[in-house]
Amino acid sequence: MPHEPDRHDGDADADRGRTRPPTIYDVARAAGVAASTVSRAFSRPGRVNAETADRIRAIAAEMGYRTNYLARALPTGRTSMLALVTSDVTNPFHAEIIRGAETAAAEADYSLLLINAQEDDRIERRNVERVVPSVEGIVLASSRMSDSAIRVIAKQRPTVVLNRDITDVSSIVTDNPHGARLAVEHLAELGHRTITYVAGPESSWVDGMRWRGLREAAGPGIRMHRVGPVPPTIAGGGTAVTDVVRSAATAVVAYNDQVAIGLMRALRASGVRIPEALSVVGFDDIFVADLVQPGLTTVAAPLRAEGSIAVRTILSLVNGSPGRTDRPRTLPVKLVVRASTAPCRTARRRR
Amino acid sequence: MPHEPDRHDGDADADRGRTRPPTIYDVARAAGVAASTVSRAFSRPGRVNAETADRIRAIAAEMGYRTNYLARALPTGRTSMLALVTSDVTNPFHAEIIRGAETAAAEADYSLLLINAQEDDRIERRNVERVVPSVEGIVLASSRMSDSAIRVIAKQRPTVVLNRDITDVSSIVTDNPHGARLAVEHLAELGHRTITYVAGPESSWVDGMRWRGLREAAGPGIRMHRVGPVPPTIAGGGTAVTDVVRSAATAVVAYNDQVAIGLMRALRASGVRIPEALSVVGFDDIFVADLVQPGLTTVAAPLRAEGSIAVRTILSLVNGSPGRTDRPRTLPVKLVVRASTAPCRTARRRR
DNA sequence: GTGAAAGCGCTAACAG
DNA sequence: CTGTTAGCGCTTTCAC
Repeated sequence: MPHEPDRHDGDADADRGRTRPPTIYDVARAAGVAASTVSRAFSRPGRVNAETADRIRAIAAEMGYRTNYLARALPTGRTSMLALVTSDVTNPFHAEIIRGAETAAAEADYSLLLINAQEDDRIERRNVERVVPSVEGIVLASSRMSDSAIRVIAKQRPTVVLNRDITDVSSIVTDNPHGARLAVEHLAELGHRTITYVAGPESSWVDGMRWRGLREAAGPGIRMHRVGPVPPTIAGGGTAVTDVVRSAATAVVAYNDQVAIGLMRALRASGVRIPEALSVVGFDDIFVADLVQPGLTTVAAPLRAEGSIAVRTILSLVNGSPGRTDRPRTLPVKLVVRASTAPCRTARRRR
Repeated sequence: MPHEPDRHDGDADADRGRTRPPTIYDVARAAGVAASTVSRAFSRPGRVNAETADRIRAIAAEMGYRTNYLARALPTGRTSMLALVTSDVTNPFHAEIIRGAETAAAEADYSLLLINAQEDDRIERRNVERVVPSVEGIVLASSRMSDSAIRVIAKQRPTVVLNRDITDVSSIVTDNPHGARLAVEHLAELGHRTITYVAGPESSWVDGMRWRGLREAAGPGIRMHRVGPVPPTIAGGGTAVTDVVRSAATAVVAYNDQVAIGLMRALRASGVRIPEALSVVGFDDIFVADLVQPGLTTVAAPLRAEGSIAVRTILSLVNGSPGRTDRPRTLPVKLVVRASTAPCRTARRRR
């Protein structure tokens, strides 16, 4: 297929139905100029006579010429593409991150390639390695890869990691300790004194931050339990139901909204009323949190901002900014109170 | 940055912190063989002495050599990458399609690049054009591009279109007419005689199919109304509430699940009880349909299969299969009955 | 079975 | 301002 005999000859154009698009040489010949001039007309307008440039572009347009970004990338490294790698694009948690990243990329006239890791670090690694040469920078959102694997990537291309703290790699996180504090304070105000945390994956950096934050926020008056770990999914939340019931807590904080939602469903199926019998708090504020019945009280992370800041950071790294890797950039969170939390009954009775 | 003075010299390896990965030449020199031999050791094992090949691969691994897929793609066109373009990746409708496609791609050792069109045909086109040279095939899911724009893409790379029928382009659709019939029959059995359809975007091929299917399925005993069009989102569904109430129907079929869910929320907010006062049916069976209260009765499309079949089709096109473009491949649907539909009250009273 | 050399489409020095 | 030329990293004839 490659190495057609006559290069720059364009006659075998429609050899198999699939069109070989015109190259810069085809345009050059048609316009009677050198290939480099055509190149300049596209990438360095101003470095070429305005009229010639216009003429070239007109001819190119008419021939249906499209610059081959792949070929351009080889000598320059410029691909105008960025990669956003997520453990699972279909996870609603990533929806707003993706939107934010997408918007920021489009503003800078970059295209964002979304790479799915399928929750599998081997697939993730393979996909990332494959795409690395084609992109100018990489955003890793909830990566399953090891710190060292990520550092290898970061050596090849500007890299930003989300919701994780890795030495020598730029990172952006949400303020989990403060979020945990907000959750505990809210529950405490409602009179709850025994709170159970439903833990997410042990390997998760975020899980550690949330659990620690919760414990630190719980003053002497609050008993903090912990059940799990469970998978960070709706199904995972469902599996925690018996442990939660057994924990005899009047309030639950879940690792994230999915777990909270799964738990609420399972609880309702077991006849536990929410929020009357049990208050539930989630983390992240994914869009579904506002859709379920009752609406889920949750610690809202500025997901969209996280996505767009990540891309802007990448872009400034691409443009040679040094970037700081000493400590993660922390984004503020707030508590969104909905209907899944209510005053503690036991507390009321005591009055 | 490009054109470092000494090519194949690898000494300026750590020139700026960002590592330039070893090339095939670096490996060749280290192994004392020609570059072509290294290349063969990777892509044509068997065409090279087994021992030499092993030795080369060992050295390469030790040096941290990774084949540059971008560079390989230039002469060969082989990138081991496919693109899946969606109007909005974060739309839960695409979740299962993406999963299916992802699985099929991984099985064939391909990587899937997810491209977001941000519901904007210009952005879509720009992104697609940019990525076309880097991928071997393209799946277009709910594309916003014009038929002709899509044909242009299809001329450059094997292309499969989902949920749309375009002359000369392979396409895969779900059986909307049959789905519409199932919905109407179900409602008719429950005693409903007046049904309102909440229409999606007028430009949508799928909307046309669903509305037509509904009308054809409604026999003489059923009155079929139509309101909208509304945007195919939860918010869009909410805007239909007054029209729906005014239509005096006892049952509603929505363009898709999002519209149905948005409508149900708005109805509840207006004090209309579901399913007692109004039955609601959606289309697609996205995961949220089972999460809302009441659970949404919906026409389930085999979304996951659609994704994986699309990728397999692309792969066979890539491998030179002719592919059929005369008529779309149609996938079967079924009705999933949940709690949002119930017997018609008016009907009951009549008995 | 292996090496030498040309070229994929584009860009960037370097002359003029 | 424009043409000439070499080369990005890899593959693939074509000889040996």
